[in-house]
Amino acid sequence: MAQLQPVRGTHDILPDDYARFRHVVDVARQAALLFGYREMATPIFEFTEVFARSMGETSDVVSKEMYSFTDKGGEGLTLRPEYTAGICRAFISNGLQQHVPFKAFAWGPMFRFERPQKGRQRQFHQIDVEVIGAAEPQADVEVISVAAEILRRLGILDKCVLELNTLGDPESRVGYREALVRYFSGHADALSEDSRKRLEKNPLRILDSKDEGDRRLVANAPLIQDYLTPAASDFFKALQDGLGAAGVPFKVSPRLVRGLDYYTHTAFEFTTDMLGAQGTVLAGGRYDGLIEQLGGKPTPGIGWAGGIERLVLLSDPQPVPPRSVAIIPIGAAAEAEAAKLAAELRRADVAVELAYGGNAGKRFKRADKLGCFAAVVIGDDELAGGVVKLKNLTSGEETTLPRGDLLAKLKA
RNA sequence: GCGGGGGUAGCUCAGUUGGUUAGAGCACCAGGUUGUGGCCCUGGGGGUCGGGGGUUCAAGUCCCCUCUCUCGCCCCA
Repeated sequence: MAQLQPVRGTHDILPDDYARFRHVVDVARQAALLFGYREMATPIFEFTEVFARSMGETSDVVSKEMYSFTDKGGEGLTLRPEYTAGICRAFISNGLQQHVPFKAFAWGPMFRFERPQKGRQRQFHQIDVEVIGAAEPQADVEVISVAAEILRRLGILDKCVLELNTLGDPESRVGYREALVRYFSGHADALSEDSRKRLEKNPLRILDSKDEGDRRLVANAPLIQDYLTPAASDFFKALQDGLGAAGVPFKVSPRLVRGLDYYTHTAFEFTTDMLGAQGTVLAGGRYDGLIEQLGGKPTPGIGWAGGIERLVLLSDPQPVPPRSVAIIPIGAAAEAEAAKLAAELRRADVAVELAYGGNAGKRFKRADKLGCFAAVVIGDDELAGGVVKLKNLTSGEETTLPRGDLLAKLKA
């Protein structure tokens, strides 16, 4: 630590930025509430197995990106790299199977040891929506609709494209995986080095490789659609019909895959071309096997997470200056009266700026800088007359009115 | 983890082939105005030139290491 800096990949969120951050969370919460989702939170750290067992030991996140440590009691713990695993754990821990479908909205910090870039930090924040205990494609439609509504309210839906795919049920996936391995093995010498590794670990990932050579091979690779069981195929059809009915535009992307092991059936991503390599703004899918993997009874689930920092980068800055009124006392006697008046106004929900000191000139300057819409001046003359002077800081117009009329005037 | 490009005041930046006390604009503070803001004028405070080491009579400037931001890969929200 050469200087007093935040840890690499972490950032302070100062008031101006926090207002935008907060706006994203508020809009998301409000929209989720409209669909019947209820806000909750889980701990920021969990036993390491919660993530290892759900996301897959071989996934990149688990194998090399987690902030894991042993606590003083000898427990192996991990700072959460995502929200889904923790919410599923909470579902099991609290016996929530009697409340299905369980619909949750959550947000908070996540931690991943990655190389930082714009829109990618080691501590980052996500909004998250989950439905646990619903096997119907209507749940998928709803969950995606919530996401679209949030993006619409943030004014960034038209900057994004919804890409949709199905990974099929486990039965479909086994057959498809075999077909892919067979196909790519036949062209192994033409594959990139990265993709040769993926062939063993996660052949599906080859499908979204950015390597030119890989892409040429992928173009002729088998499609998941041809390996879907009738049930999986019907499910995907129902999802698309449902989205159409809900008025959510989408694009089927046969090469869209997921990096985490727990996904089945639906996979989707809202992506943008405005954030460079960090084009995924909000993504998720169905995870019917996850609860069981964590030790619960077989329970289907679906959900998504959205990166708050990325959403903030896409949304237009909209400074919402607090419209407050400045009280400006002149003279010692007025100080006490100003404090009293400030308390009264604040109790009545009027935002008040009361400087700690300085003469009238200083205080007016400060009121102006803070964007106050009006100033209330109290001096010896006003005290004697039981009045206050109200100055409109936009027009400069001044009026004198009885102290008792001030609240009503300000509220008008 | 791999490859490329940057770090000079709170912010945006200038700084010549190495050369003496490192500058500007904005912001901040003070005064002009101890009962009136915005505009203007005058003055002021602020810099380990990201950090460390090296070359040199002399380093913001050249070399090495390191930290960090950034673009791409990987991965993902």
